Amino acid sequence: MTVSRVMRGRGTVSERTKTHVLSVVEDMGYVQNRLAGSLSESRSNQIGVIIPSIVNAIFNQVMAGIAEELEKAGYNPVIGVSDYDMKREERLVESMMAWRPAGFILTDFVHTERTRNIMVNTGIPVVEMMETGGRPIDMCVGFNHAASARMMVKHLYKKGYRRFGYLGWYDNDYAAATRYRMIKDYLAGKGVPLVTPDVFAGSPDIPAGKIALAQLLDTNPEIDIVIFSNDAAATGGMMHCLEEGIAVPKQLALAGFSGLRYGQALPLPLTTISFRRFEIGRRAARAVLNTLAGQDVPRVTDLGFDLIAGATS
Amino acid sequence: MTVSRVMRGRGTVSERTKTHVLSVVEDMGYVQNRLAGSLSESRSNQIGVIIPSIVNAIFNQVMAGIAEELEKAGYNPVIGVSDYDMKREERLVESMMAWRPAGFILTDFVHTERTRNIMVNTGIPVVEMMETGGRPIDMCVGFNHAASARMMVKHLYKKGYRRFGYLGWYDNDYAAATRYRMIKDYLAGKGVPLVTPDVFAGSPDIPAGKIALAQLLDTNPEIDIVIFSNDAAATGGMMHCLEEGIAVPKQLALAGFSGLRYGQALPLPLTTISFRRFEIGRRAARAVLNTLAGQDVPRVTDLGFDLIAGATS
DNA sequence: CTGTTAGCGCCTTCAC
DNA sequence: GTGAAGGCGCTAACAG
Repeated sequence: MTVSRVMRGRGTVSERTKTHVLSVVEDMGYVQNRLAGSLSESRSNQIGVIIPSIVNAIFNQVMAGIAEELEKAGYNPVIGVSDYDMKREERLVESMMAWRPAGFILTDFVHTERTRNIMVNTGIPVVEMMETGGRPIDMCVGFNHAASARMMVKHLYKKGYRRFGYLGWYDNDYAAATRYRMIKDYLAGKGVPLVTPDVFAGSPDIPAGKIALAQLLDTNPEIDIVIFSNDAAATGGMMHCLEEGIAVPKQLALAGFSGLRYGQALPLPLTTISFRRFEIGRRAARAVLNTLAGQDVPRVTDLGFDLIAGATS
Repeated sequence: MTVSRVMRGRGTVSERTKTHVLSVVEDMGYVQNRLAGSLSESRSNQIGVIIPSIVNAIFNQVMAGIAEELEKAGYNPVIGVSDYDMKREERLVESMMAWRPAGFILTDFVHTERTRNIMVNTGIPVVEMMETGGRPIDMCVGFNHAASARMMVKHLYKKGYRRFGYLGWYDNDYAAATRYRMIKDYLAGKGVPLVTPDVFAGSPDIPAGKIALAQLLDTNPEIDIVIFSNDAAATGGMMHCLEEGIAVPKQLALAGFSGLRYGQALPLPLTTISFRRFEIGRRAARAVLNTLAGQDVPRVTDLGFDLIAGATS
């Protein structure tokens, strides 16, 4: 019991015993057993975090924000990767729940019924991050994807583009699907056609974008602007143009989404939507922590986005 | 006890009680408490994994390999990010140890004395991944960095390049530092100069590579080949050349390291060293799992590397 | 096939 | 300022 008090810096222990305890601890390489501690206190310092992809630069940066903020408060993230699969997410949530995390951070609003039930029943703080255009289980932090897509397509329409192509990877990426729908509807309202190949599987990375653009132009040479569902794919598109000598934006304009740094390091800075990836992570973490600390946290935290006009359109 | 048996599928329970238990479990949304389980069994199904960076694409892919393999065996990775800081790694190791993981996966061979002690004393399986050119605490999986750097510089030297530049980010990245040293020594042996600015801080990403190359050429216009410490930075270098109209490889040749897919999607495929990132993760995980299963695992697993000749040199 | 006992290592509570 | 008792939820081992 005295050791426990020393290790946690709680309660009163004489200076003499304290130093003695610490020296013995050092000598024998004793490390507290948090399994027993958490079991006894019936609470842990772990926060479950579920992201859809680990290879995606966006979620890396969001994760970095989460990790930083949790660490400051003495909490640890336990990370699960759902691969954009609701069923997989459910399994992850279940297995994480067995470790009695103090809170949860999920991505987007789309979950299985069971996942939702678990979250509601356990009553621990839950943040759904990235999207704000929906009803959160508990809290959400992010920005409005539909509004961002609308701003982009409106911007491009006003610049005079009328032959749109869209290259999207949003098989189970609901936020991306939302953005696509917004763009499609906006253009439909203007009577402007939008050429979209079937949704792509796999990761929307640079090589994928390069190949996809080549194929799209092969069958639809009339297109004068292509919107990609993210910056990585758009960068791949740019590579295709550089390789084939296609003049950007004169002959073909390009637009991405997410505002990654490397999109701005292209020979022409990419037209894109930028949002506060790192800050979303930090705020999501803080929302959980503040709730645990008994503070009132707003259900919705909208961090907004910016249109980067770029030079590729 | 009967419930425990049903939940774990161990021991013998009648079909009748089994279905009954399961239905009640479903009804009340019961989730096992692994804290208590692991405490009781005094072993857990968690494997501590420490990587130096989460934003780096290489470690993403290594992590993906680890996660895949662990999951198949019913184990979970608990991830810590050291930021290339030994002291931070030590703190992560300590706090992870408190959760009594069944095994550990670290990166590279450079750790604090205390980290090493903890690993040795607890006696759980430990894999150091990425590098094989050294003495592992327990086991290691990866490839020989020095040999890979030697192959690259030899290849470039034989192609006739004689005015070398090197742009490296290896502040605390010991594997990268090893590669740099190899290159420097090789060229020194040939009496060929190597221009290297001070080591850069920050991430070796695409924008960083672009800026660094611009600066290097500014002060050293005579250089005809630049080796970057990774593909991301080399890609940034390529961006600079595209933007400035520098003819690659005629006027300036470029080489990277790691063999990322997007380096091969550039207008000219990048000259680089490729290694089995995903496989390193899988094998590291399997080394831990096999050791836990009581099998004999070789101390060193060398997965090799390949020189990709590319078109940028 | 099912139940009982004891204990994993810690922390809360209460004595001293 | 320190220690003893009891319990967190589970499982190994044994009893029936």
